[in-house]
Amino acid sequence: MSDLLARLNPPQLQAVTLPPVHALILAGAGSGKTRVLTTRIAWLVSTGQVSPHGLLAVTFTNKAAKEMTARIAALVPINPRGLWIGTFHGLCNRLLRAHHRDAGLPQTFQILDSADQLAAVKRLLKNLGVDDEKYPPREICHFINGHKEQGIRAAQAEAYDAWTRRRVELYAEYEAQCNREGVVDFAELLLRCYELLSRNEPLRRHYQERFRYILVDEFQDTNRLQYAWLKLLAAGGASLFAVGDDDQSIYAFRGAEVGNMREFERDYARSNVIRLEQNYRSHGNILAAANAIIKNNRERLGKNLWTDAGAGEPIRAFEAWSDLDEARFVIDEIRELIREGTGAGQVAVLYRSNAQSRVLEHELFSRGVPYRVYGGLRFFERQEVKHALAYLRLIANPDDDTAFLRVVNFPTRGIGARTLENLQAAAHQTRSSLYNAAASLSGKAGQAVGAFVALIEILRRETESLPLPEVVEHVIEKSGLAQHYRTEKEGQERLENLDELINAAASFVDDEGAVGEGGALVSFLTHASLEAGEHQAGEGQEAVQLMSVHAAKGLEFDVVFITGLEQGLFPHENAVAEGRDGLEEERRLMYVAVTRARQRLYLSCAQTRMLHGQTRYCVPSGFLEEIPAELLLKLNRAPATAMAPTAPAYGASVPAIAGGLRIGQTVEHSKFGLGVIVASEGRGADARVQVNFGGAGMKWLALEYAKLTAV
DNA sequence: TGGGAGTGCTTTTTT
DNA sequence: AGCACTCCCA
Repeated sequence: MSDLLARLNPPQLQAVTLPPVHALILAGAGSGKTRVLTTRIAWLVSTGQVSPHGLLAVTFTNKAAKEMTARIAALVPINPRGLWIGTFHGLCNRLLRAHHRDAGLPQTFQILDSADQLAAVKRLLKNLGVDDEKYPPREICHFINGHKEQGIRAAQAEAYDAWTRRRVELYAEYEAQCNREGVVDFAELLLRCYELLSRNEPLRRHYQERFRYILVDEFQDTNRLQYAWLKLLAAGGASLFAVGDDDQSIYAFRGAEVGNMREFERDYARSNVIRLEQNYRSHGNILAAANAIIKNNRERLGKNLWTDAGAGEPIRAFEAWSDLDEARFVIDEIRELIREGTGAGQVAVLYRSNAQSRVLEHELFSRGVPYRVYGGLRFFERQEVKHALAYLRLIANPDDDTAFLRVVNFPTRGIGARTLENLQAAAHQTRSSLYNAAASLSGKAGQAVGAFVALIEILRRETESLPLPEVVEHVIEKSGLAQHYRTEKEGQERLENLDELINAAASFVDDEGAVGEGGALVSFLTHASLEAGEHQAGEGQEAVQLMSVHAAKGLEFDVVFITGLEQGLFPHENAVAEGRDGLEEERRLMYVAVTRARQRLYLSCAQTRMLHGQTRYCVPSGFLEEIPAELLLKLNRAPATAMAPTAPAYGASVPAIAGGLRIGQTVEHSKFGLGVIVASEGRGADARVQVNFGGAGMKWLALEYAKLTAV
């Protein structure tokens, strides 16, 4: 036990050994956040203050949940299976499966991922004959999810204009459709679980009394509903222990509310706020740069990282002529580093947007440096995998219309759009699922659909008593999917992925062992929806790691390159156009990027860059100027100095348009608000500029008439 | 039914 | 530029 606490610093020790109170742990980057969480759990259990049964630990990603479980298991001899450690969605799913009747759900309810949800909304709009120009499916999804995340049902949604009234109606129709089909989207998992607990007093009391200690990781990423869910569970006197870093809040765009931290501090943890400010990751110069950047943000709880590791190397800054030149520089440096003995896996190249990876990949590939890119399509999102899962979903729940439509004619069975329209009309009339309505269809088309339904029935019967991996294999084969891909010329890789799906089922059975409510198949389908596959980088891969800054959160590398540090790109122009909050989120993103580096940090920008098929002239990011010059080592290559002997200031080569404006400049317009100049044509009085106003869109404006003020 | 041409969009992303 | 999506024709 003393071992457990031996290597903690004073604030860490204080946090770990807090009595059962509410507490907010402000954990800076690299300050041992996970360590504090896991050690606290281990300490609580090993000192007998709580049984593992009485703990609830919540994370955002499956990876974090797994890591936490593994680390706790290494600290105390308990069976990690008995611990309630998981993601918000995973835990809500668990509660809803256990109490599906009280929650008004079929035991085998299926989970829609974002793509499934979009498909479901598209289908709904089509069935209702809604104009999808005026009501774009994506926007409707966003509207629905936004309301659910605020805890608002269609019946309570406010609407002050016709457009929104219609959207609320569509939200209500969507709710009805999901209920009819027995499916639940991601936001619904949380909202349904919240409602279950708040309406069902005995159940709520049961869980409130059971969970004495509730611990939350990455608290800055919680949305309103998640926070409400936590408060509800903790309302019976449990201790709520929230760990987070407001400076690393980079997910406001998808509903995270940093304000939850301030609110939590005010309402719960006023006297128990602990700051973890000692950083064990980065050298001093890197931290100094990070601190200098983040201190420009106004909305902060306040925190200053320090280290006793020494200043380390200066931060290397490079201004390239073009994106290609930048890529060459990065790869030259990487080759040199590898030659000197740095492992390729210890080098990360970060960028603001995934499109930037292309040039870098090309250069890495042509110079034979091993690399791995994160951020592509994930395993369970591949079309062939989704098709196979759709067959499995129909076996588990025939009312799942999304799954039905996905594979009713794949592989092709001569069931055309016309037939499906008739089928949907029939289903709509009888308010039943497509599967049930299939019997009512007559004629040749009816036969084809009938054959499909018969196929599903046969598959269900044949797989009834098979172990899960064999179920998957059988379905892939007998559905015709395997045959279809065998004849397709690009099908080899898809076949391999289908084999991989069988393997995934096998290892799922091995890992999970215990079969949840509703049987192995339902558990596996849930797993597939909730855990779309490896997206974040793993340890120990001997390849240079390429990823967006967002994807790098939580990771660390010896050497980090932050590329594309240009106005309009990083900070991104859309964010800048949103105003101060947008810019502050970009700055937090920059802070996250910088704090990924242990020993060496490179910052680079390019003067020209291909973007959307056009060459753009770029101004270096304002974030570069926020770093004290004495921390920087400017690496300009020979041609640069030769052509500009007086050491050019950043951005000197970007042509000025007129009136001190240049591309990348943030401007304000009386009607459109804030925007960023992205292109120009003409000179002097004739000059026109293209400005991205974010929400107000992209506009061409004549400088002579438009009143633009440089900001 | 499937492919080819035309159109429009394009930040970040977990569950 | 590159990709996803739609539409139309053979």
